[in-house]
Amino acid sequence: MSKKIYVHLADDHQILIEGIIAIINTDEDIEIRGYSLTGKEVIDWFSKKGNSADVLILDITMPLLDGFEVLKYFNKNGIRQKVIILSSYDDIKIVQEMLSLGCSGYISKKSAGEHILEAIKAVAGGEQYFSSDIQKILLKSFAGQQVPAGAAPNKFLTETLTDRELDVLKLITEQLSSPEIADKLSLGISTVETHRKNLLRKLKVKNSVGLAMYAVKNNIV
Amino acid sequence: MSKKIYVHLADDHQILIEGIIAIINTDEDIEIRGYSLTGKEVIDWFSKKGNSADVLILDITMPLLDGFEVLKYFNKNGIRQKVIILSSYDDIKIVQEMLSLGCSGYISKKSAGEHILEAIKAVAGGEQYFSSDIQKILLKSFAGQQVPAGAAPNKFLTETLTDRELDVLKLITEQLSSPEIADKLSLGISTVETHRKNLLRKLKVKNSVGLAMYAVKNNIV
DNA sequence: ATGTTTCTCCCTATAAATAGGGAGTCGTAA
DNA sequence: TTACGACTCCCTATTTATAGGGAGAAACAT
Repeated sequence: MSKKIYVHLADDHQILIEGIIAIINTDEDIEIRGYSLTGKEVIDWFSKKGNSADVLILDITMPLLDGFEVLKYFNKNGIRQKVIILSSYDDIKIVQEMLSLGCSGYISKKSAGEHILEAIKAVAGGEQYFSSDIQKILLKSFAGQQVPAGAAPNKFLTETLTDRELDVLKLITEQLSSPEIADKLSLGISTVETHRKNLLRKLKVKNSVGLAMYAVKNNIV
Repeated sequence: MSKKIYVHLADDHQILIEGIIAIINTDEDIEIRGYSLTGKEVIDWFSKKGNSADVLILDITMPLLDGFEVLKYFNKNGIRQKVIILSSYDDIKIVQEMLSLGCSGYISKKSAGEHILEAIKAVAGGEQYFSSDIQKILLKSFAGQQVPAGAAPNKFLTETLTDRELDVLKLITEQLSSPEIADKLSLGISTVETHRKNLLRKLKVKNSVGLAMYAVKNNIV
């Protein structure tokens, strides 16, 4: 009856891939069109002529390139791909960042399998889909944003990190000191310390340990 | 032909559970006997009269009680349950800790689904099973342990942390400084710094960030 | 063209962390 | 009883990190 929906899967856990394939195969309207185990594979697959999918189901944690980078790549290259994030992270910052990068859905790995099918159909039909736990988080974040009347907060995200800040943050998690980071990135020590200060402020943490914890929780490392 | 192997699954990601069920259902020799979404459910299930399984497939990251705690509970109560750890962690310290807690197998979520079936059969037959990437890690750790002839290293784990050191480590991950930790634990600052020094030495990390990363990876926080 | 962000670097100062060392108490296990 | 580990605290010294501030150059968008 309805046209088939083509799906591409991306997750570094092959067991999960196989499981989702098994779940999707129970639905006649949806068909798998390949899968990828790393972010780089995703980009390679979509770059190859003839390869396409109505919906990409994308994990965040992946080697080589993570989910963030994949979406950034799509945006940078003008690729309008419908993407559902499938993640175990329910951090509001991550969900918001993914939304700002243009994903059409976000479902938690805690969800039941049928929700994947629902999500695929909704997103393929041009709607958005969020699993119930993600919906709660989003609602809570909106509720918490009780802005004083008159203010005009037009940014959806909390402050985003710049590329350079991410470079520094990654090296911090590798236990490098500021002088060492400066050396590695060929920067002045002052510059690295400036990035550190901005990271502390943006992420609202107290010290380098807080930065590391943030990086781990948000899978930047 | 052969007797059926009964399996219980434990993972907080329902999608993964459903996927593994689908994979296992392709094998006639293996049958699922229930699943759990938290560590507490696992313990409750095995405590209930009549419930048993030849093999428990156990995730590490779970709410309420994690995989470590489940194994500790089994050991404390004299329950000899064959357990296969199914985890996305490939940290040698975690693998070793799980082994020391008596698990019979350890497979990475990166593995292919057929390896789960192999693992279940091997472990049910009294053998051990490790997926190839875990095998590599174990071999490397053994190779690194080139102990001078004559030495008698009878501990399997790397140096263990004392209670006090764990107290300090936890507070470090909460972004407290040494003076703040000293205040919270009613200790002298010197004492806290001594614990810090010993932590850095024992865990072979460079700085507080390394301590935090260790704590996260090993589920201390 | 003008504003905004990013990236770069500098200054001053204080607080904290790291790196060595030593040393005393207390309990427990050999 | 003695030895060992855990826990406590102190000393000296150097290196990093944190906390303010400012400021110029380049890229980008409105």
